[in-house]
Amino acid sequence: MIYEVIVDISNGEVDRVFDYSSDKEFPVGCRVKVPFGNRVLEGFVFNTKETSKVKTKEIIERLDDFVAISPEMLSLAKELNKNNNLRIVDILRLCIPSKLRGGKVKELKRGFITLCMPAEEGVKLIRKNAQTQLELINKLKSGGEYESVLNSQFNPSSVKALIEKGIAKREYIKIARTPHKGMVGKSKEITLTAQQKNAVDTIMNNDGVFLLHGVTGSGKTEVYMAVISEIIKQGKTAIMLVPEISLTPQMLSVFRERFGNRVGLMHSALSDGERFDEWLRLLKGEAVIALGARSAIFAPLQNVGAIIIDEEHDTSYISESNPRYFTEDIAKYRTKYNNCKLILGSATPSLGTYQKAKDKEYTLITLNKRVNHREMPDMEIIDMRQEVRAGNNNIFSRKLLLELEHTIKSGNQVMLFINRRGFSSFVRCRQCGYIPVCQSCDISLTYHKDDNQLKCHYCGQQYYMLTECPKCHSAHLAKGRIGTERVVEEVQKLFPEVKVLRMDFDTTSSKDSYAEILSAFGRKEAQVLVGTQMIVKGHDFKDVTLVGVLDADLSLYFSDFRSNENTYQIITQVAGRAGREKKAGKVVIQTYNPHHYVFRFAKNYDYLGFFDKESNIRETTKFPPYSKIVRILIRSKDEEKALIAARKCYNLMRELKPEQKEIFRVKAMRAPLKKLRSEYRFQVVVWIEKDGDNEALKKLYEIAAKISEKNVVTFVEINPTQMT
DNA sequence: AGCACGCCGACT
DNA sequence: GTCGGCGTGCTC
Repeated sequence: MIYEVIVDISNGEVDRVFDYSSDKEFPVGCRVKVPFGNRVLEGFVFNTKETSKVKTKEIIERLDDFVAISPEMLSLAKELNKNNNLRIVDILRLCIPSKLRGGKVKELKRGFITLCMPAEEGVKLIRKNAQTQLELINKLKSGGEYESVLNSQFNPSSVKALIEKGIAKREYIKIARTPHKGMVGKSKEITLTAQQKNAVDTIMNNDGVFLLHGVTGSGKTEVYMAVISEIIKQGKTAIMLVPEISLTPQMLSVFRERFGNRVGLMHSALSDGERFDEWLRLLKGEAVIALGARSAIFAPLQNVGAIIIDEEHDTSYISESNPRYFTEDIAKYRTKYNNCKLILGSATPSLGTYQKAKDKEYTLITLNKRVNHREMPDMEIIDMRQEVRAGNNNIFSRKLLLELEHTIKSGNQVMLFINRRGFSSFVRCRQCGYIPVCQSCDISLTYHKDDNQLKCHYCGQQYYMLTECPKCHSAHLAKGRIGTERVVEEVQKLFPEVKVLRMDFDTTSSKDSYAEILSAFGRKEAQVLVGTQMIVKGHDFKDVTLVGVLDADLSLYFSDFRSNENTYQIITQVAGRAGREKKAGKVVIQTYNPHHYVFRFAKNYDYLGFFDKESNIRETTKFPPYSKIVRILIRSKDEEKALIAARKCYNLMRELKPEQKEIFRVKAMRAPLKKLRSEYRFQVVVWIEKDGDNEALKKLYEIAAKISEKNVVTFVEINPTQMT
């Protein structure tokens, strides 16, 4: 028998099947060891056939006693390779835990390390400066520990050193660990509200894609769990996706309490060993619910009955690094393959999703009542231009200051949110709030310091830097932004006795410090939490009664066609942090642009109003979802080469235009970051009609591949989020 | 991705 | 004379 094998090397040149022979039987999808050139590699059996046109080598051996990749995921890999230009092997790698690769795990056995002599004896045998080994011995004094745990807490080489010196020994124990197993409890059935029950019925009695549009606090999670409950009663499985940041211990415990060990966790915070165990439980059907972030869409489940994507609009569902995929696309593929249900849930759905619901492509289910009957917190929009005019140059408006004082005195907690993201800077008139935008795209212009110009990142149009505001003729043009440190300082100055916590990318370099800061705030160790984007999601603090957004309009000015949409989502989400349980909340939004429709609709929690307005604008300006924007990035250390390639690419795209009618606009320019890591960068941006099939896109990939040559790299991106 | 083959500069 | 630089070409 001839086996077509994908070798485990991520390189475009070898991302295809290689023929191997064997007289043994290997199931399609299993992992094998094969000779390749003069080395031995791991690979995936992709297909079988009778004969081969080339001379073949023999498969050495089979690697696991299970089949790692299901036929479903094999065909998904094929599909993504064909349509999205992704490498087959990159997709297959996403389907298995990393621990499996490199022959690290061959059996379901865990190495268990124990000391084989008294600790004092052992200490004598190690070098004096071997600090890690000393700590290891001390740790092991109180009993053995799994090798994987020790490896992650200390380091693998120190563990190995102890074994080699004969101080400790390794035994293999056959056991699968369940993370958070303490949380397994009795399944509490909660009585659903009429709206929730109706939502569950609609989902269970229909097929296809559902949009569950539910306001914050409307109990979407209960609906998800009720649906999953029904699905597993039918003997099927379910995939539950949440944004990376919402996968908190609270979230896990809710699912564990309800479904016990039928939940398999797929989460980046798990150790490699834990991840492998959970994966295997899902593969073997011991766990039937995969709960996790983005990558859990690749869960090794069969007979999937429902896929749920919570907070559907969240950007963490779009992968930013190498295999760049859209989780929703993969969810749709699996939904179709399994003929099951796909539920998209959000309080602020993305425009494209809501449009599809309006067009009856998705079934729309609305939850507009909050479970606790509490009103959404009162939101107040503060005009910061008025503050400037009134002589208040403080970062806090007079109103926010008043509310701060009031809240701090009452002993409740405050969250101050700085709406900062990315590095691009824009220009704003301090007097009237005017922001320069591109004449043809209506996107905020980005200020480029090096040539003192304003540029549009979508069409490349350049403008002279303004010397005065064209509206009010003030020369008060600001390019600056405020940072978290400034805010903390300011609060400290005003309320010296109050404890303040700060959370941003600087303070949360490690994964743990993020959770640490939040839990400290939860324990009320500080009364004020100042932070960026990351304080917005998921966490409920029952004593937070005031939320202040300091620079609400900032996110409006990112050079991104989604900036209005993102701002609406952020405002709505931040507002949801105030007054969660018994206490009423207050939200103060500070902006230089108080009459912008985003704030008008957000203030009234009027998603539909916002949707109509925003989608109208997208339609007239032809931005997604009313088109598809494809960006081809061309980079090279040789500026001349990059420029020539970019020109060639541009010309080929222009030539393609008459033949591919769905292409309606082609632009070429330097990339916003024109030089990065000593490479010169150019980009060609192509607009494609939204109804266009994949034909044009395929042609673009072909051209991009053709352009790339020695020392010139091309990279294609669809609807890029932040262009750099 | 690796690793071998292959053609030009400074060394025991 | 050779050891070794890393350019390019192949892997069933």
